[in-house]
Amino acid sequence: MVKKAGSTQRREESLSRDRIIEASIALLDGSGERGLTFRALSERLATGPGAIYWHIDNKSDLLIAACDAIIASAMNAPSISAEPEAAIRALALGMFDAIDAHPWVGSALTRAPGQLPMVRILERIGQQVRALGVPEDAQWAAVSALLSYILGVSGQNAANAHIAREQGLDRSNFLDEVSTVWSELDPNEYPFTLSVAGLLRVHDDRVDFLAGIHLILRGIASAHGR
Amino acid sequence: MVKKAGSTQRREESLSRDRIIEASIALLDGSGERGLTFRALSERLATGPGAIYWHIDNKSDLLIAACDAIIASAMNAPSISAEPEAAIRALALGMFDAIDAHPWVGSALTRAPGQLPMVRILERIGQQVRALGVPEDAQWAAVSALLSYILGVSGQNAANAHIAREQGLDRSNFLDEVSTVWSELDPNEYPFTLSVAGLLRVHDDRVDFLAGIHLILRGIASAHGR
DNA sequence: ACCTGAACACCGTTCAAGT
DNA sequence: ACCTGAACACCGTTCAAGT
Repeated sequence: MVKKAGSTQRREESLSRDRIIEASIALLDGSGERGLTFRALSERLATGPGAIYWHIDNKSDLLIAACDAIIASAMNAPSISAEPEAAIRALALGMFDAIDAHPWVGSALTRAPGQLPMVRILERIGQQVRALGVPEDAQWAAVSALLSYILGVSGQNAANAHIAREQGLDRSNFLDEVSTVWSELDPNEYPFTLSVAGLLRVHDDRVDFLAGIHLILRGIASAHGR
Repeated sequence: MVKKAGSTQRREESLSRDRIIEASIALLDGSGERGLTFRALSERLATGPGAIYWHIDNKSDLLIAACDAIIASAMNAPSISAEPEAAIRALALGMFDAIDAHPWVGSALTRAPGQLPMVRILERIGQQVRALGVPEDAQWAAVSALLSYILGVSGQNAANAHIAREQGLDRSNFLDEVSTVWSELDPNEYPFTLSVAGLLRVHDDRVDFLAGIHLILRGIASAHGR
């Protein structure tokens, strides 16, 4: 478990990018995005804030690296299924669960377009869309629709978790509150919202998420071949 | 440029929630999310930071209110088309264009789940999904898929604009850079990403966005009736 | 009722100085 | 090469005091 040296062994490993990222994830998991500060980080690592800058460029770099660690492990789970639609569903669920466990990943992901974490997801989806037999010139549209949808849901989940934490509620209490507000809207102006206010209390995010994936896959299938 | 009085008429209106929101939008449009600070705001309004707190609760409240002003005007444009699919496309494009003009709206929206700005969008989509003849118990899935997708794209656009601004590039220079990085990825690990790297330079976000909407609408149609 | 502006408790980041 | 920690230039928010 030792990592660096200089002389011989020491109780704690010396500072390193990996150790910083690990500590960042712990902080983010423990207290959300607001929990990641250079002061908290340097305290946890028993060093000064300046030391961290020797290993990372800035806070944004740090957040992307932490995000990538989570995404990489979610995306590296080998897909059991050989059937592309099932593989896409599994992959999407893997993302959903990773973000459910680490809500801050949802917003970190959104803030790093084109960066490694997103490329990992893009690639996995892309390979399955190819396997699906989607013609080459339609692959990008299919993949980016799936990706945008996944990012959209991720961002919402992150925001829900963030607000719930801020208000000291758990997720279902928070949805209860939203549901109550919705059910008091003007029925002439907001008939649809009113009609789904009750659903908010009982719905299952994960099921809804899969339903959306299903809809997009169905659209892809109907657009090409069968 | 004088501001305050106490007696009769005055050149400028006195401070108000609306004036604060208006100034916030100007700040956000001009310098992005980082541009909205209570100091910049109070300078622009020729007052002290404390005065602003008389009219708004906190920064999050302010951001949601600014976001809502943009969304409200985008959603209040009456839809020309009576055909529900076309209306949904028009509505989605309205969102796309609003966020293109005010990129910060994309991330503000994501951070306010269940709040008024999102309810406005939800409602408009919901009414059209109903008009589409989707059975009642499938409406929520259809609407939330569309909404999540729109939010996902919005968030990405906001992030692209944010990063481009941060690096002093325009949007196409930024995409060029991403495209270059992607085209240097390992072909064994990232074959799909590599194959679409070139597309990034020439693609049209708006067209891609519509293609995604089209795919979801197609999925909805194929799932119900025809 | 509404505004002022100093003060508080934070931030991310830098940088001379140490080892 | 790597770490220290004080200092800088900011933040959002509060609150006594004013009108």
